[in-house]
Amino acid sequence: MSRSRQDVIEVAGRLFAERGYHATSMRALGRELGLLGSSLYAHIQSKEELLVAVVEDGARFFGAAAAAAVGDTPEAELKSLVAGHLRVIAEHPNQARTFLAEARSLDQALCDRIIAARDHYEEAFRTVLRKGIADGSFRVDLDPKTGSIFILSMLNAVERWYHPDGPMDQDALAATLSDFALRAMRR
Amino acid sequence: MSRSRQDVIEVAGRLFAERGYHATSMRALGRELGLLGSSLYAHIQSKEELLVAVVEDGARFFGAAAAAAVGDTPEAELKSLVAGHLRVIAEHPNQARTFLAEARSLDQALCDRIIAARDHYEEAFRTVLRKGIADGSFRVDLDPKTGSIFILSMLNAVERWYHPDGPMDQDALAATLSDFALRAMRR
DNA sequence: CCTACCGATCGGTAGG
DNA sequence: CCTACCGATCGGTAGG
Repeated sequence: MSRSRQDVIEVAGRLFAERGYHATSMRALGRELGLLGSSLYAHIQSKEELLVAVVEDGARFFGAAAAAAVGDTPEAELKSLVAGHLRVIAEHPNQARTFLAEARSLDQALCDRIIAARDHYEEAFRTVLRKGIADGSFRVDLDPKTGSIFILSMLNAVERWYHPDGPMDQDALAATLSDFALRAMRR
Repeated sequence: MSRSRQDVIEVAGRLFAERGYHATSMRALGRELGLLGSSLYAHIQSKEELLVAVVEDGARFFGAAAAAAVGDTPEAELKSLVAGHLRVIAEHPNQARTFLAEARSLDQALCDRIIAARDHYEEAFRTVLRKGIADGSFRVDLDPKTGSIFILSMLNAVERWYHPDGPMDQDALAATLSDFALRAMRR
């Protein structure tokens, strides 16, 4: 049963998300794929390369979600951003979680790039808050930077408590969270 | 320069918070204290015992903060809970961060106890939200469980972005965050 | 992708 | 608290 590089990255993402990067050994990763730890090096050059691949997948998914967000009004656009974020978490939980939690396990230069990617993503939220302040729909006395951090804090925590098979489906969560944020932002 | 058990736990908390439990070796911890890794075992029995001690400190600090929160109204009590949480983060950042982030590095039984402690803390937030719903100050259409998760998500993320020497001091952050939460909760 | 390793490092111990 | 270790495991390599 031959494995592709993509298979390796996929399973690595799952283990990094479940146990963390440092707690995942190459032998454990190999076992999960039905091969030896040393055999993984036919597909990759180093363990860190795996983390980079998973984290960059996460960065791409969030980046694409931000770029795809649309709305006629700042309120609608913020709702779209929130829904997009939750979709990434639902569809790519391992990459999302690793992107959000394991950057510090990368060396300085790579870690900086991830932080830059997260900042770029956060900028989409800041921008929509700024638009809402400018057009009078959002209040003036909360700066967009702080507001976007609050909203992203709630979004980023979702993967730690939310179970899609619970009482709230994904759309209901998106609506509840957007509503919470919008009530706090409206003037 | 002799070191006490408390010194060891203190510095371990700092390294666990900075690098994570698995990324902290006993030799690195010893170096930080001016001794060899093996010498640490004069003060402790195992590495995991250190994590338990740090995490339990965190649990105690948050538990005490919840117990100390007071307020004439649900609004005031929620503000007090928020301020207390931020005080714990400010005064005991390493224990707070390790308590919030490194529970999964503990074995099952200990991890369960930490999750129970976190749930007990969260219960203080659920209770005040329930009181506010009961007395008509908070809205009925957001259940206390979800509301408390949203508020705690914002609080728990604080240590990842907030710098007390920045433009917002601790009281300003408490006021801003409480205000955000209360606007979202009021009916 | 396996066999057979490598040096480094891990948490931890015995004895002083 | 150090010296001198232990077995286990780590990420990784050479050669097939």
